[in-house]
Amino acid sequence: MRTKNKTEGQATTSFIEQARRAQIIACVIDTIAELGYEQASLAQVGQRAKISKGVITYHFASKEVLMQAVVDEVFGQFAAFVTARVPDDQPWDMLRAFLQANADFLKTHRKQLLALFAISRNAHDLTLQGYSPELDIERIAALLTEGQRQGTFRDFDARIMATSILALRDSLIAQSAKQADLDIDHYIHEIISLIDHAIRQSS
Amino acid sequence: MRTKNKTEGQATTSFIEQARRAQIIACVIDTIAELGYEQASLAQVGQRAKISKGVITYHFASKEVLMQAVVDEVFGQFAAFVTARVPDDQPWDMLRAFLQANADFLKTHRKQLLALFAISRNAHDLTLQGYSPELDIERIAALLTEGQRQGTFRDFDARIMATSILALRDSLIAQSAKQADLDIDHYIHEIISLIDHAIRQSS
Amino acid sequence: MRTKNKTEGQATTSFIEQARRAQIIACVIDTIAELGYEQASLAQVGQRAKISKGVITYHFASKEVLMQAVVDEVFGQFAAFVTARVPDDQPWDMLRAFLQANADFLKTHRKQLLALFAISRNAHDLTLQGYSPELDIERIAALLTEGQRQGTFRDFDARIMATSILALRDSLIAQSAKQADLDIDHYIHEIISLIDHAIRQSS
Amino acid sequence: MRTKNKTEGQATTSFIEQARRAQIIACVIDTIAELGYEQASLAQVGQRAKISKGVITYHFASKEVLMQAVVDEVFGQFAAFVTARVPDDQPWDMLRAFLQANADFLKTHRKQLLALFAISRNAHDLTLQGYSPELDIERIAALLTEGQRQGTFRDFDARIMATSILALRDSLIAQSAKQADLDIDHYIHEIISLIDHAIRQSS
DNA sequence: GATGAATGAGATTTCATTCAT
DNA sequence: TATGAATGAAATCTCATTCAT
Repeated sequence: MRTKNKTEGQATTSFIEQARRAQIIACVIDTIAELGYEQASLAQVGQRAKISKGVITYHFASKEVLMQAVVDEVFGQFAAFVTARVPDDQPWDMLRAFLQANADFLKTHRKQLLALFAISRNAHDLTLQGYSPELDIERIAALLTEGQRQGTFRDFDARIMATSILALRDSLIAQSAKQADLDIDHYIHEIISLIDHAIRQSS
Repeated sequence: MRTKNKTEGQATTSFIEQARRAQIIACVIDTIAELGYEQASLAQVGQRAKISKGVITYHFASKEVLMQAVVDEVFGQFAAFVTARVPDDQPWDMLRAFLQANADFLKTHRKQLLALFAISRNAHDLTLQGYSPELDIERIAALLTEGQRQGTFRDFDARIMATSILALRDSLIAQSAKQADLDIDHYIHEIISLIDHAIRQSS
Repeated sequence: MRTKNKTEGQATTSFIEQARRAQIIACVIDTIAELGYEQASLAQVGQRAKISKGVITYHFASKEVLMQAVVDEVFGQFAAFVTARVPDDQPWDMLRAFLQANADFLKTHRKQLLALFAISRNAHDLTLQGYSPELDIERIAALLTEGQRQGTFRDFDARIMATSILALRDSLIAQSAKQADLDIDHYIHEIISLIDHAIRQSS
Repeated sequence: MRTKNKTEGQATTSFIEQARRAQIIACVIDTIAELGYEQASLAQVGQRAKISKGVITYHFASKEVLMQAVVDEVFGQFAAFVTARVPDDQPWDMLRAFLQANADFLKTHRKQLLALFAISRNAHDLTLQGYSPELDIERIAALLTEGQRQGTFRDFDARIMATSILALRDSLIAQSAKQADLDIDHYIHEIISLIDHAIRQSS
């Protein structure tokens, strides 16, 4: 089986292999977006991909490995996109850029984010290497602490505030899941304003 | 079968019946808290209650009915507790009391709230009579609008703010799920402060 | 348990006992007529009788025994009714009277006959003491043979003809099951005419 | 899953697939013939086929689909056989040929017919596409009416007579079920004679 | 006599996974 | 590489039956 040999250091991943993996991952995303995590069985995924269930098991050692691959793929894109949009700037500008980048990614990658969140919610035991909300929290908290040091932000518990900011970001994604035609720009504008008022040092 | 006769309006539910139902509901809560919603099969619940699977089916016509009963039970307690703690007062005082009441309930009913949220997340098709996040959103939004009318709160989209406030409340519960020894009082104090700054009219 | 003691020769079957048994048997008949044999579970029967399942098991040692009791009851009435209507007369007159009596009983005991046939079709292993199509076949065959001896009936295989006559009787009952407003008198008239032509010696 | 892809119009059903389906259908027929419809569980069928229950579900989406497949298979053969034996001739010749063809098929396909009748009796909710006793009744009734028009047959209710003829055919099958060594040729000869006398215009 | 409660076997179905080709 | 085929565990639900009160 391919996925087992890979660990033996065979560097050359064939083109077909990569294409199949990408196709399967895309179908997992579609299936979760349409049916939800619980209904996303390998049979359903295979049906959408018009391939047999066996192919999936061939390319991914187990369902857990497959879900991990989806998380890696989506979170990789997500993180790269957001990182590219956050300049090395003043804390508040970086934070605002971070939030706006999240919203912009959501506009073009709604299905992917829904899948990412669905998997991370349901697959408790999944190690979910790479995708760790914890990391985000620490980065945001560092920004907040820096802003406090500069006197731009008021006094608060930076970790809780970071967690809260991410919770608000998540709630935007959750709302988008429920309501396909949500006005994302308006929503993120309100959230940025909310956070702005919540953290800035009142003069 | 008990659950079928009940619809005939037999008001007297026997003591044993009530005890068993309560026991089973408690075991569902424990099981979800320990294993998550997906792993909470009737077999697992029965094992925890040290009863056979059949007993559960005897007292609850189906798994859906059982989950609804758990929701009814927990949400009933939750709503009653919170309602009792929210005085008919100024918008901000009511909002603060609402948030504090949520935190206080969480302190004594952590498992119950985890189960409530897990069920409402996963059981899409469940009608979930009674428990509707939408209702909460509308009540909070009404409070916010009233505060804006009085000039106490600044200008913002009341529905988005309400959704955000509940998202922050939910994030406290989610954090509590991850970290059993979370300092809830500190957390809710920070969230209340966050919201206070986010909505009040700056003089 | 009552039903076990009965074999010990306790002649006095209490009034309550008899009433309960009759009530339960009536409910079995109703349930089979409404839902069919397969759906006629003890729970369904109990629900119709507004008694608990336990009562049924109390009065009838097993489901098989219960079904036997229904068969005994219905077939007893059926046989008594038909026997009373068949005079000791010429073969053809007796045969015609037999068929008409069957139709007359069907008119007033449709549900009972449906239940009787449903049980005898489905309960293969049931011994069905008392109710034996075989007996009917022999009686009819004897009539036919007598008619042949007298020269009234033509030459045919009396057993097959008897079986066929009963099959036609049964098909009337089956039609009545499918079509509640069947014109039974017209139907039996046609069948009697059919049989008349089929068996009589053409002059 | 095979049975789901089939709807996509994949005309090529693999050899193994066909063989398995045929094997399973044959085992259903055997099981019903031996144990009756009610006892014919998937477990019993699988046991006879020496395959696991899962294999059945793999090839047939549900038990209902499986039973429909059995009906299609058996009724298809049955209808084709009978149709081929009924020439376009005078009503009485056609009717006689129809009855004889039924008997001939029964001689070589006893188990199959028992299964067909058992399924159609018990599976009420099954749509049972294709196999409709009603259709047979209408065809026979049309023959009878034509014979009446020609003056070959006497005056009678054609629908009731058609129903009766089919009831006699069914009673032959039922007798064959009870008595494995039944002399089918003798039986059908008697039934044909019976019907002949019952319907022909006496000169 | 009566009943609520409990049980456990068995039915259908879904699904991740394995395997031979 | 790919796939159809098979498997078996587990899940929900039904039901006849047993039992303590």
